[in-house]
Amino acid sequence: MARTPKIVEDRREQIIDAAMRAFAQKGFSGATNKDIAREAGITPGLIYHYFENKEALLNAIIETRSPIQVMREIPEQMLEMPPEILLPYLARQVLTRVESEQFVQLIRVFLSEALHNPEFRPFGIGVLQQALGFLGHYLTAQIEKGRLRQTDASLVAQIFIGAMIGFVLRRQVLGDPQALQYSQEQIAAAIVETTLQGLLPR
Amino acid sequence: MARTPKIVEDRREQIIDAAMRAFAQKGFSGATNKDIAREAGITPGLIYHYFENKEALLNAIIETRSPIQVMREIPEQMLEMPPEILLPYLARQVLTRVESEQFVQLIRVFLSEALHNPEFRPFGIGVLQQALGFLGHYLTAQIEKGRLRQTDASLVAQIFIGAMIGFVLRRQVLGDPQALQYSQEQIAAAIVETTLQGLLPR
Amino acid sequence: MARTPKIVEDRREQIIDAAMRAFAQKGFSGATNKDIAREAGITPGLIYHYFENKEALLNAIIETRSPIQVMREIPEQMLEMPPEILLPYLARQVLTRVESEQFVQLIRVFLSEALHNPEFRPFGIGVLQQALGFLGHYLTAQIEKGRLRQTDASLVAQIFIGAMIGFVLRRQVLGDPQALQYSQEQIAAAIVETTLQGLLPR
Amino acid sequence: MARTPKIVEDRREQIIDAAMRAFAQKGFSGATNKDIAREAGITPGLIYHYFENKEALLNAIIETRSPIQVMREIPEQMLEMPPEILLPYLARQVLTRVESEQFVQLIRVFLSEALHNPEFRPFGIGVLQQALGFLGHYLTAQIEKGRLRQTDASLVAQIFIGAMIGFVLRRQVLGDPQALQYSQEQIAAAIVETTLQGLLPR
DNA sequence: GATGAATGAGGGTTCATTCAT
DNA sequence: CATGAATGAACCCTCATTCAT
Repeated sequence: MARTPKIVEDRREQIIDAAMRAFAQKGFSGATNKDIAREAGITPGLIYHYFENKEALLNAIIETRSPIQVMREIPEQMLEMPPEILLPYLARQVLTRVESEQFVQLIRVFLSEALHNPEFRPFGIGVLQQALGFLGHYLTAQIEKGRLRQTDASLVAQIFIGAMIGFVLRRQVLGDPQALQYSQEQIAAAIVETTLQGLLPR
Repeated sequence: MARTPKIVEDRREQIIDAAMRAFAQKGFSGATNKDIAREAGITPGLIYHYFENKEALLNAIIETRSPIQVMREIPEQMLEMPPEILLPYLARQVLTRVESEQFVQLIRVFLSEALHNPEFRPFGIGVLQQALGFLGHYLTAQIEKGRLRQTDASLVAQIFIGAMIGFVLRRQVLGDPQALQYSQEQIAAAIVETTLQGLLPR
Repeated sequence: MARTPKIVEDRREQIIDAAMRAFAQKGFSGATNKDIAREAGITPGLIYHYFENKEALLNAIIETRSPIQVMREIPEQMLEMPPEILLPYLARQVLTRVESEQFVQLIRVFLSEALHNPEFRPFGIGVLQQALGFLGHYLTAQIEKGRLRQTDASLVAQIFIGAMIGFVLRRQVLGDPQALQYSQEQIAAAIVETTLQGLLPR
Repeated sequence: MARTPKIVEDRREQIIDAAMRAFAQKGFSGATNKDIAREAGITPGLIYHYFENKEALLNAIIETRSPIQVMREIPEQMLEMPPEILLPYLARQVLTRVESEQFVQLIRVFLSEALHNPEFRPFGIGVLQQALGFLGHYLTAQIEKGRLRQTDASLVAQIFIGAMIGFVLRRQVLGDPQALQYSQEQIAAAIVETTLQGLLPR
């Protein structure tokens, strides 16, 4: 009746978004086509006009909604900036991006599937690899510049990103209040400070 | 017919274990009662003699298989030990425990459900809280002793545990080769060193 | 867009032909409107401009493609010809006609439907009746002329046509290699010879 | 409520029979699982306890209901009997068998499927081959004995069986009144007489 | 005329759950 | 206790049909 809520620019995108919401909420097998259709404001049959089946819809989500660049828009010259400046900035950037509604939905959908279907894992690995690669590269450069101690840059990058994963997981998946009490800035700052300064007194 | 079930001491436990394996592999909705029964070496109907329904079985897993103590068997006097000694030991202990087959199965089952059902989240939060509480307590004591810098012990504990979460997730859920290339010892050592020494040159 | 359909003289006919091909191949319920549309080089919606529904399309096939005359173009004077001459000629004529691609398609569509829907049967009965009537008429005349034994002309006609049905069914429906090894001429000749001479030695 | 109409000796057989009736009446794709279940007095879900899917049910029909021997129970010594005696007997035997309710159902199911699915055709070809082989064998023997003219025994067998196919098809599939007016004895007698004596006057 | 997006009814199939044995 | 046949609700998917463009 009260149809056409917003000009149907692209049904396909609309269905993908609806499916992402439905899958994020109930999981792939938990969400029914009716759920998706309701979410998209269409009838279930129409889904099959645009997608071969439910699984194709899941693939479409992973393929079209996965971030091509987790750490994009980072100007070249930033690589020259000292870690005390760049790392907090990066951490905040990434946290903001990763904790956006879209990304969190994607995490839920992805994680849920990756847990039981190895086929999807490469996507997650790839996204992490990108971030790790960039950070490792930067850290290596800074170590060479003498601005950082001689350490295994790759391992440090993994610890840095790992700490963020821990927070995001606890905040966005578990809803852990202890993790939610901090702002993204506080978390970014704490991670940077801890990894930069270390815990031992100087 | 004349089977000789390995001393059916407790059918209930046997079913729970079977369900944990099945859920870990296929997810709660993906695993059928037939799967569980096959895994347990019984017939589907029998499940309902011990559990009201499939969901009760899931609850039983979470409730009976969740670790009461993540960091148990740690003698009181350890709190006195310096972080350079205790932290690596703790990290290794936890990693070994968490990456055991049983625990990984539990993680998969729990994570999969927690993603879509807030009801389960407290269990995960609780387990983490325990670890975080213990570590925070220790760090606070060490800070007071002057063995560690003045920092927010709780935040540091979250970063420390978070880094471990990152590794475990990437290793046991994503199967990320970059994370799998290290031994538990290496990971524990790297996390401890990074957080203790910091990255900045002294 | 700028297609040049081979002079769409009659879309209706074009669709009927397409439907006949589709039904012959997949059966009435097996063939979808999309199949038919593809076969006709149009879109499914257009079918409904020419036919009320799928069933009407089936009826149109049976009604417009059924042969009005199975044994047409047979000059009156042929009735005077002796059976040794006329019967082989007739048999060849009918076989050629019946085993044409169009007719075989029609057989498949018709048979498939007649099996489950008595409504269609009269068409098949009618076509057979025509052939049987003509043949019986001829045989009766020849019997009266003393060129054939005194027998039940109608029954003999049924046996004669029946033998042909047997071959056509085995060749065109079953694809029986044993039946396919013969040429139409051989089959016609064999049927005529057997029915004319009989098997008993003279 | 008023269940257990007749002791469920073998559910599987019962379902196959129900499916055969349903498929014979409405065709494989035309008959729904509900139809089959109703016919069998069970619920649709139970079908899948005994058969993997609808197609497996169809295969089961063809495989378990196909006649192993169309012309069985024919004593060896019969091969010695003269054609005037044996052929009418055989023809009646076969007609009786083939026009039994069960066999007619099988024909309908088989024909309907064989029309659109080459996979099934070997079954029909095989059954025919058997009959043709037996008859050809017998005719050859009789020709050698000098009881029959020198002719192609195989072709004659095909004509003989073909004539019967024609009648059965017209009677049991088309319901042609002209074919139904005869008794099986009359048909058998007519076919035998025509093929034995021939039409030409002696 | 022609398109193809959209609907909705229904079909095949799965599976948690029940229960007679 | 234990089995597994049986049920029924719901799910994914297909497709004839409609209709705005």
